Amino acid sequence: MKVTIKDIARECGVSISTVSLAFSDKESRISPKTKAHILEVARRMNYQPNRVAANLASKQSKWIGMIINDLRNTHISSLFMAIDHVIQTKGYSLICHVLSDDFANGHEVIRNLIASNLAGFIWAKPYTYPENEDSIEIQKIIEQMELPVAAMDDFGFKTPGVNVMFDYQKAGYLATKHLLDSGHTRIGCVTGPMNYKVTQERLRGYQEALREHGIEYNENLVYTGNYAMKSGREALSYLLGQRATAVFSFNDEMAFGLYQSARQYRIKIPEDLSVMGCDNVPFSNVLEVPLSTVHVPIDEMGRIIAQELIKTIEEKGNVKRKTILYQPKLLLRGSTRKLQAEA
Amino acid sequence: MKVTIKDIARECGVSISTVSLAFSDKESRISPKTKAHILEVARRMNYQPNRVAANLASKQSKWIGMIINDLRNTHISSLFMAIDHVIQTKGYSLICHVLSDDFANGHEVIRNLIASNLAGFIWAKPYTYPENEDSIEIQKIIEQMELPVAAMDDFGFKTPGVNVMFDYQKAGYLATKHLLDSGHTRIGCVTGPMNYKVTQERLRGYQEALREHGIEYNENLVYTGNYAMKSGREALSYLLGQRATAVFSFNDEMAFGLYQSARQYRIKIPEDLSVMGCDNVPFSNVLEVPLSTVHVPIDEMGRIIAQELIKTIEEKGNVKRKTILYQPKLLLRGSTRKLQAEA
DNA sequence: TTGAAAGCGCTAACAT
DNA sequence: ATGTTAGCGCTTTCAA
Repeated sequence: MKVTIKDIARECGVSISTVSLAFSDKESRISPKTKAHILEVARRMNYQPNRVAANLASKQSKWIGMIINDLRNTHISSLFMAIDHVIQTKGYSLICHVLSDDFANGHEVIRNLIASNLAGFIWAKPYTYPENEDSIEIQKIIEQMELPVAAMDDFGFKTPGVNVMFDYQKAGYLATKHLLDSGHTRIGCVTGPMNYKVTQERLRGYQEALREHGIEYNENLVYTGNYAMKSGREALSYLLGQRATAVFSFNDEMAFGLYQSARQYRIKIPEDLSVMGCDNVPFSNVLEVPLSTVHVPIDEMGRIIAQELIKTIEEKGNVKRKTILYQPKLLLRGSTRKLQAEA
Repeated sequence: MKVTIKDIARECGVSISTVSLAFSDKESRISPKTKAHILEVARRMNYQPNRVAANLASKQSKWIGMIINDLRNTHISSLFMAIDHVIQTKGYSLICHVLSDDFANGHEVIRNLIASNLAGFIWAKPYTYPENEDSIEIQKIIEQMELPVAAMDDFGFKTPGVNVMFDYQKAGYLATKHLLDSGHTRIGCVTGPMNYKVTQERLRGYQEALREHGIEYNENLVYTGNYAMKSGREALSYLLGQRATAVFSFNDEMAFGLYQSARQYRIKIPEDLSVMGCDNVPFSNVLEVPLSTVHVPIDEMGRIIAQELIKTIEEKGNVKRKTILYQPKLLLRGSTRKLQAEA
């Protein structure tokens, strides 16, 4: 049978509250001698404190719930690992599920999560339109529980916590501007799904840069992808058909797809086609022609989202919700070139 | 304030056990009318059942603990997702942490996990030598708790559960044999860390095939890698220096590194060098020269490990521990070629 | 410095 | 078909 606090108490000839106190880190009213003895007996009996009971009694838990999307992308798995690392270091545990874009099961899964008396919640799935009804209801429930929430993007949560944001519009702007400044005028782009907020933001940045350079936005140069490599492969021949001389890929992974397809068609990067990515996953820098891209500090963002959440949880006073905005940084490597004026 | 079962009971004018029963799926003694009313009121009041309390009272939980290693590798993140998918579908939750190879924090992290009254545990970290003392102690504790454990490999657990294994030795044997049968005699290999059991198994398979073909094992043809792409890049020039005409990479990721390096040195695959991988990650099949590899059914393995664990949890009777062994399948694509007899 | 006792929100006999 | 009651293992006043 499992050994409980009661067994320790009996064995030590003290009360259970004494044992409980001995384990808590609060300034000890327990005499050092008693405490040492209790700890020793507990070790000998292989006592495992029961977090569930502690949680129920104290109404405080060390569980942090999280939802995230498909991990088969270094960008996302890096985020997961950065978050997890902070959380486990601080003595919390991550209760985590991967939710697909269509939010299938989502309602059910999240309800199960928040039924677990969480200390906080991390919403690491991207914002999509139209807002899923399930997800709206869930957000309302979380709100009502006054659960601290850390979110990647602004989902409208009002409870204490943090929104960690990245300026994707500026990322799109900078990437496109660089290509424009290099003399390109027919700049294609490979987007993510259009119902992602982060996709629309990048697209707005792209349009903004074009406008600024007096170039009309041309829908034919926009290939709708899905952030997976395959999209990039498919996009290449299409965009070449549209006589693009440069392409802004909304993430690095699709840029790799462009590379692959390019090799197959004997299209040289950057001689025949300039390519810009976005994310800066580690792989980008090891290609034969290193990818120029926009750096997204995903590890840093993961660390901060976890740290801020834990800070919110542990600060007793009611803190106001925070927003932290990260700025893009252009990383120019070998995959783009200046276009010669065709005089 | 949070609404509890008591509030619902008061509101409905029934006892709390009636409410509890109304929520449980057991054949209902509760009249349909009462039940409907309770459910309706609960919905209206936005009642969230408290899993923690339920767990404490029933001594049954829906939490499954898991430890796994670095997710920034499609092979591992696929495993995670396959497991998670089954678990969330069956109404369980995954409490998961990534543990580094050196097991730093491991002891602490796992103790926190098992203090959470788990229904079961998934040990998805690879077996390493020498067995870490922490990890041995932890295994003893888990054993003593009679917690069902599903493990990737045989860690010596005796509690009900399952060991999901893959015959890596045969994988190494088949891959090497294929290269030998193609006329190669100087076959290099890029291994993983030598303290991984799965590394040693592949190496034994490699040696076995050589022996069978009467070729002496040559340590100089063995490059010790770490399963990351970079190892593959570094291995290429070394193995070429050893006049290898073929290389067996212990995983696909390092084979990609070989590809990269080869491109840089203008080494053609398979004309100048035959390459075999292991794992069959999705990426393998989209390279310009598709990678010949050994298929490891990681999704299937993930699904089965989760399903078997849940089966063990839900089967009341004491079931014996099971072992499921998956067999390798050679996937011959374009990256290997027959060596002409140099007559 | 320690012990007694109430109670966290729920389940599960056992009564009715 | 429904209610009563005694816990689950722990925390936390309050009293000694």
